[in-house]
Amino acid sequence: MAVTLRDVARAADVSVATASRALAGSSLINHVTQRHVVQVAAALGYRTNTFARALKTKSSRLVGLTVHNLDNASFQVLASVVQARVQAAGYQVILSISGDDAAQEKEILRTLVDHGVDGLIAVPTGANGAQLLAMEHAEIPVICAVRRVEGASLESVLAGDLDGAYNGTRHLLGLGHRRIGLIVGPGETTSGKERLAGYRRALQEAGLPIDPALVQTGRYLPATGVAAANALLSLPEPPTALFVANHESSVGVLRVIAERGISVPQDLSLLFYEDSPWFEWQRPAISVVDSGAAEMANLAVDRLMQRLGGVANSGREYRVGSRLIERASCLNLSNP
Amino acid sequence: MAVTLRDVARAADVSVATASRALAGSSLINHVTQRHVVQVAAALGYRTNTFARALKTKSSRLVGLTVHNLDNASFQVLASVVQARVQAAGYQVILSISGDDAAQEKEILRTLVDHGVDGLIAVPTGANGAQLLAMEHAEIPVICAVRRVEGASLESVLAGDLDGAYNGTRHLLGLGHRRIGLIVGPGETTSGKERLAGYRRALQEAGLPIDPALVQTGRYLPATGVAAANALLSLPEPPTALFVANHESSVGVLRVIAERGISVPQDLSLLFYEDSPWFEWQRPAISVVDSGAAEMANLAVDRLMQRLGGVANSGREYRVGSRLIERASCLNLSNP
DNA sequence: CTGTTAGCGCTTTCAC
DNA sequence: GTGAAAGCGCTAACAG
Repeated sequence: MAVTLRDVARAADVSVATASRALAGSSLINHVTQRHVVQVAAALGYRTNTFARALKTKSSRLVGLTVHNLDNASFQVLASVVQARVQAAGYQVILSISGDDAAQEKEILRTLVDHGVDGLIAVPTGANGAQLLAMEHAEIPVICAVRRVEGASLESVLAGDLDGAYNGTRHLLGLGHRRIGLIVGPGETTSGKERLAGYRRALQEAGLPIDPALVQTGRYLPATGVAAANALLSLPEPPTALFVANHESSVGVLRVIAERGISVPQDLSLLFYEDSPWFEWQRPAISVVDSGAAEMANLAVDRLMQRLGGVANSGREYRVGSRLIERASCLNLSNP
Repeated sequence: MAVTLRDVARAADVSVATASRALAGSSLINHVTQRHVVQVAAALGYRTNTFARALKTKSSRLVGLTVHNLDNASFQVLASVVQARVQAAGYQVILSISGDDAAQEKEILRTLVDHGVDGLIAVPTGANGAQLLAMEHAEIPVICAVRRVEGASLESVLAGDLDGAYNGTRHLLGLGHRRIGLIVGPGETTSGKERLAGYRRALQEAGLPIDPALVQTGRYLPATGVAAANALLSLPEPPTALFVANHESSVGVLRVIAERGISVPQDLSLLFYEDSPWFEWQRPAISVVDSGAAEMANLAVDRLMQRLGGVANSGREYRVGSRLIERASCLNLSNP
């Protein structure tokens, strides 16, 4: 059997309570006693029993993290960053993958609560707002990341998608492009909606008409990129630039371009969304609107730690600004 | 406060002990009572308190998972598969990222034990064998995945790297290639060592000399691919095929090829190692030796579940055979 | 500042 | 079959 607090107390010749206080770093304790107990505990190799503590305090030092998958670069970054930061703060993360499925998410949340997570960082499906709110009610802070839950007053850390798409489009516009193809996610998703809106706004501000044929909407899949790029490039008057604001479809777009023997940026300019190591290493290196996954992750952890420290739910939405990273895939039409 | 076993017992008009037995599905209990209790519990929305249970039983229904990072495709797959399977079996996974750092791993293992994980699937750094063995001693089954710990009798699920590299090289040989460049990981790593051995064996069996200039060793990084590919392609008599058995360096190789304007497979054949969605979508689609990350993950979970079910440590090493996936990046020199 | 004490909610002997 | 009761190891009043 492992060494318990009792053993430490006995060895240090104090009561269990004192030992507990010493180890917890309570303020009401003699410094000398404290040092002594800590020393004895270390010598004995004492490790506090997390179950007993949790049973008493209702705090597990566990933090839940749910993401849709680990294929998406942003979610990978989110998982890595959250794991590292949370661990550094003395917590552990329970990772769950929802598959963007509401039913699975429901079950996951339930289990996470069973395991007494102290807090949760979630990329929500959007369908389980009530349950998430119930967690908040049960004093378990919830921070939404990347996606938000409509109508629930949960703290959310989101990307600046509207501005990102707006700035990306303006970049292309500034380079002299007038026909800009957009490949974007479904209109039901926040990011799909916002990125489309950003694109439109930039075009409208430039006094350009919005040609519906230039906008391709589709699921977050490589195949979407294939279909969309083919459709766009087969247009009677094809675009001079493609703004691929649907990250998962990027790889499909790349394939179509290779298959058609199109050279970038001479024949076609390319601007992607959400950076990935692959984009930088591609030749030509691909310019992107970086949505700041690492920054979102960090901010989400910051918020969670605040909340864990007793700060009340602000119900507020935080936005991490996107950033344009110019590489070599966009041609300047103005001064060739 | 949540509803406890006591509440259920009271509502069902039985003792706490009976309620516990009913919910645990104990054999010595009246079927009728059992059904009744289960019903009442469900009606009350009872959820068993995992801390109290764990305090009593020493079992947390938590499984630890440590990987080096989440950038590597194999580790992503490992994490996804383990998470899904373990969850389906009624456990949760605590994810930890070691950064392939021995000190960090040490701390992680300690914390995982503190949290009372029932088992562990680890991609070990190789340096903490004693600690891992201590976990086994403490009845916590440990399954090593992808990497092994030298000299520790831990169950390990590994890739068939020697055979994989051997078969990959033979494939190229069969296509008529005689000068095959190899880009591989450091000789200190098991996979680096084994893949090199497989390459050599295939060459030797074919009665071909091993030209040291054709073998490029380096760390698992994109930059390795850049340096190695440049070195190989600048040779007076450059190779006709590149076998990139250092996954992380693949992207660097791709870049060099694009920069040099080399066309694949006409000018150069390409064979990569460890599949990634990117390889399939690349044009030409890249042939790979797939090391079977998903299969390793599944096997590791299978083994862990067995062990959790009481099966003793076999101390055995399991190998998942690699598989050659032919796509379009290797030219047949024999009948052009 | 320190010790005594009462549980947290559950499982599990041990009687009946 | 079922119930009573004894803790698992810890924290947090409450006294002193």
